[in-house]
Amino acid sequence: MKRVSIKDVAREAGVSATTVSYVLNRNPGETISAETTQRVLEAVRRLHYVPNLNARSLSSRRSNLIGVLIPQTEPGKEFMFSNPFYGELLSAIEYTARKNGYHLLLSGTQEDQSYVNVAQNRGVDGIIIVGAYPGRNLEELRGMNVPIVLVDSYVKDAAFHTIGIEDREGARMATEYLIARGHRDIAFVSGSIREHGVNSKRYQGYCDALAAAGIAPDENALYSDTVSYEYGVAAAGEYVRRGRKQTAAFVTADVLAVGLVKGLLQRGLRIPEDLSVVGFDDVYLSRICYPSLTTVHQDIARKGAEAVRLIMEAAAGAHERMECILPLTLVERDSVMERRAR
Amino acid sequence: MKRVSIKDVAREAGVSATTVSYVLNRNPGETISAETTQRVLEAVRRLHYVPNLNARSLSSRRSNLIGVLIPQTEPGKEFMFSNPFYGELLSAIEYTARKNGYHLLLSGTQEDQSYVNVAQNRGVDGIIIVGAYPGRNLEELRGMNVPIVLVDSYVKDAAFHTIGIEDREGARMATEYLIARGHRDIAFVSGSIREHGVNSKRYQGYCDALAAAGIAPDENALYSDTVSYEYGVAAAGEYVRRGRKQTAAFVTADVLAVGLVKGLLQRGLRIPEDLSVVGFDDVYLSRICYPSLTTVHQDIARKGAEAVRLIMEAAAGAHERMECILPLTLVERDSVMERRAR
DNA sequence: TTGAAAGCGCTAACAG
DNA sequence: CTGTTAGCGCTTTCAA
Repeated sequence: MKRVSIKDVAREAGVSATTVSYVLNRNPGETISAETTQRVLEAVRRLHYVPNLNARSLSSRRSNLIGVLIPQTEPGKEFMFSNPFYGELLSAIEYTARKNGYHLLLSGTQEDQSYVNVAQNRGVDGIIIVGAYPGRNLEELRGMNVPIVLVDSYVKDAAFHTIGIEDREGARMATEYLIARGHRDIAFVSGSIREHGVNSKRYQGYCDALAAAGIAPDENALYSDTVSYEYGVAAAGEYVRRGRKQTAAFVTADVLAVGLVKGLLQRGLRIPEDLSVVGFDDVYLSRICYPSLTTVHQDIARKGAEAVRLIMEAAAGAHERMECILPLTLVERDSVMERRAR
Repeated sequence: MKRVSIKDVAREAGVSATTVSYVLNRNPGETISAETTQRVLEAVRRLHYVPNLNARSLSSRRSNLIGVLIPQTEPGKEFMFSNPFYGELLSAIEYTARKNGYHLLLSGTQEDQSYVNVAQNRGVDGIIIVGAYPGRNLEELRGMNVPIVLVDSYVKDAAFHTIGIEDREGARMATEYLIARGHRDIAFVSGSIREHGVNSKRYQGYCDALAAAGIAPDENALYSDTVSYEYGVAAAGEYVRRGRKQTAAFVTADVLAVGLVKGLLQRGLRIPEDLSVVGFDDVYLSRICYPSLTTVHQDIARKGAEAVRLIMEAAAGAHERMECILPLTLVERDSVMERRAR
């Protein structure tokens, strides 16, 4: 079964391959007679012709492909979706891309793996990278001449467009919310706090709120390891071990928060009676879990859509660096309560 | 900034492009002198040469690309990840593919959209389709000469390899488990029950177990709509409205089960005291939720890995139809209890 | 052991 | 309005 090519269509329609190409791509300015168009379209249909996008990409230097890189958060961990946030984001990206005629080339990446190849290899029109830290890999990308969008990264580099959220402000908001409800000992639970990472911003926001209320940050209220349900559970143990000094916790990811809650529940504590918890992301999960999570909401669907939009705009010629910061809101659910004596 | 091509490398190394290609692909049988190999490799490094896989695919008819299609479960719903199962599966597929030198072309699909184009377009080496129903779209695929793996589909067609689980048996197991704990009025909660769909198999398994225990299936114990958290919540309302006749429920997806539990909790009922619940899939979520879900476990990571393996084997020449049925086990957690009078 | 030449399927000037 | 001519970057006979 031979694949039917543009030539076959041309022959069938009695025109040249070029004409077929023109009809199919309909560039503004080019003008093909209605009658020829008709004939070509019919031939296409009759032959079930489907253009080979690889070939097109080869000669036209555009592939309608967007590369999406989701870094392996945990080295050694196989799965990128230990945090549902990635799934939801990817979902949004895919949807928007498809609606705009793009396909997605998906790849996880180990930390040690070059980002470039994946992309260069296939001649993608743009790359969306989620949660990148500065480093050698990003350095390599700098030289490439495809638009690159960094999602949730504080790498400031003229070579990259970015899209993020008001991390610091969101964290401040959450912490302030807790303070307003009478809490003064507030835990900060997060993944690793790396420079230029979102967590360090969120930690700042947390400190901002404490400072505004005249509360000194307490080393002992810090719980930081990896963003995972498991660590959440572990943090619960740690919390108990450290003597349960805090009456509330600001947790920088919903998965983590859910783990924490679960760990506490397993130890016979009650939420929010024994510990008020505010999460971050407003992932699907935070509505699902019990008790449902009061959390900092971000518009994940929009984030994905904007990422794709940025790529498209950049590909269309806009060449100044673009930055897009999405707002955050706090959604109240069932995991926080007014502080009272214990 | 011009992309460096194989010719540049050839020039740099003082050999022909052919030789470079040989060195890079190292086909068994071909033999290039160690010295030349050395020179070429060095040139590659110096020039940061990255092969263009599109071009390679064009001339060699293999792309190292696997297309993954995840159907839009709900028409109109944008996101494919309303069920975390898809995310986990995709994750497993991506990981295995990457380890074997393949990239993933990801696409959601509306029901009305042709599956073929997406794939044909890019000359993928194989296609993995999750949860396909028989229909026109599959018909179209039949003609293609790339290996196709259907995941969780009961379409029996010599043209497709399949990978699935013992749906009927799993459902029987779950229901039997409930019966063994004294339950006789057992609800069946699922997405739409379509012919040749997994849910119809699971319904059969459910009936098998009832029959074995001499229990007549009850129309009134059937809750069926869409696989989503939301419908789970809705089903809880419906359950109450219908008079809470059942003391247990077998739910064909964990997300659904979690929704059901949540809906019940919101209405002041207790799990498992008021209703025992068994889920299906053993998605991450089922450990996370409260109470954690007793559920039918399937090895999602393995499922993804097998799907990729099937593609690779088929691409390597194995041409008889392959089928892979994965076993199921029941994991006991906290959502089921012995029946007692109410 | 290596290279020349043809061609994969398509698009992009440039003519006509 | 349409066709001719060159490639895009790579692999693949076939010769040398």
